Amino acid sequence: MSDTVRVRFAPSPTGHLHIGGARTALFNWLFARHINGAFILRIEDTDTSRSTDDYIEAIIEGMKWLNLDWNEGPFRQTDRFDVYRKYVERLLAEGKAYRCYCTAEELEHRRQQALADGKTPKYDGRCRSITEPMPNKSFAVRFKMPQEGTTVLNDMIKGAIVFENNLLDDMIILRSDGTPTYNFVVVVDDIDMKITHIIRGDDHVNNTPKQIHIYKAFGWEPPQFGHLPMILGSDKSRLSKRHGATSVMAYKDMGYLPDALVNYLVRLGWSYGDQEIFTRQELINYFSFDNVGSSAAVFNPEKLLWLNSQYIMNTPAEALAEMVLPFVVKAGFIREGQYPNMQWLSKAVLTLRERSRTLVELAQSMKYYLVDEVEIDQKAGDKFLKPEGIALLADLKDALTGIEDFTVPEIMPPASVMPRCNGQLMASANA
RNA sequence: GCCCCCAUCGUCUAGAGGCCUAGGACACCGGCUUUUCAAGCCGGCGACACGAGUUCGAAUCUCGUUGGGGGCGCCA
Repeated sequence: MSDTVRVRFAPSPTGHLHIGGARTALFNWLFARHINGAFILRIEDTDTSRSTDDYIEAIIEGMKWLNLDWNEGPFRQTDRFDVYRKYVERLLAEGKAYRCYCTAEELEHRRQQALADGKTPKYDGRCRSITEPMPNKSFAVRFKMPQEGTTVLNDMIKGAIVFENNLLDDMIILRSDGTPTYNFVVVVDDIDMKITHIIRGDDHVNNTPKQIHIYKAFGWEPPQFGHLPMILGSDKSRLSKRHGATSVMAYKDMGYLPDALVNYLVRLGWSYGDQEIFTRQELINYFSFDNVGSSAAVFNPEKLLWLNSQYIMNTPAEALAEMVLPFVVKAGFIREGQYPNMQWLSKAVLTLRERSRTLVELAQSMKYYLVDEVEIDQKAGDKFLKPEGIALLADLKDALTGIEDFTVPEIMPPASVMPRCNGQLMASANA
């Protein structure tokens, strides 16, 4: 393993693993696997009021389903509060941070006021001048941001981005309840875990200069940054439930294969010439940030559906039979525990696989193999179930009764002696 | 309001100054094949946001405009 490259995926457990997060995780994972580095999973749960253990489980479940394995972790930031506190103390002692006695209400009021006045909301630094701790008063700790000069972010994807330091806020690094905030812990952890490349969403670009100053305050060398463009909904607004399912596991339930989702996601922002379908190994071999674009992408469920159908068609029937089984059970066509012979099921799958775009569709189409009563498609029935067609079917039934090994070679002889057109017969049989 | 980012078919994208009368994929529309449905094959529709530069030459470089996105929390 390379001892140089270490990347991480750091979701906050305030929701399920969603499409955007999954793509961020995927790019980190691909980069690590490509270069033989380490991929670390870290749970950013410093917002104790919104984080839940259930969501941590859900995120891990999503990662596992997508087959994105990690080398270290999952680490939880709530396990590391004492570490962060030490670093806060250090900044306080060195005069690089200060206690702020403004209340959350005051701050919120000022912020709204500034927004209403059309001004940039920014902390005015009024507590900077308080040098002696005020006893019996609760406080938050703020970081003293430099107010002059510029900060340059050399982004792996976006190139050089320059920020004016006087626009940077003295951000809170420790809340009045004693818990640290994101922009602070992310830096401490990334240093602590020796992260070399931070690959994350575009929405973090504006946080980066602030974080760079924290690195500098501690005398640490900032890692490389790469900011991935966002994934948008069909109306080009931020992807949300309005645009359909956003949770990764919802796609599992809808009968998508994890490899198909991965393949779809990777092509949102990354490309390799004209190639559309990749094996995992190809993805790992080919992946590079040189081929990552910098503009946002619209999530297109139709293309994902097409990719899924391609994956289903190319999955061996035996494997597909295993995959579809839970969906068949869920549809109620077979009972749990009363599983059919898997070899037989594979044969059934083989006949249906190329007309199914999802496992749900596949399971649905297997109904007539598994359930006694038969529903006839209206259109096909009208077309073929005419008296002569029915007569043919009756003949066929007689011919077929008694055949034990129901395979193509066994069926064809009796079927082909049927007078007139075979095609109509087959069509009738299908209907 | 301020800051940052982005800009090729409806969508995902190829394109690193001449290989571009702009290529591929999804979707859509035709045809072939299959007497169903699919799959497959062939074809069609369809884009360099706009305006100035730089250059012999620009989708590609620069600036501006417009449009879109993101950020401005004791959220992450």
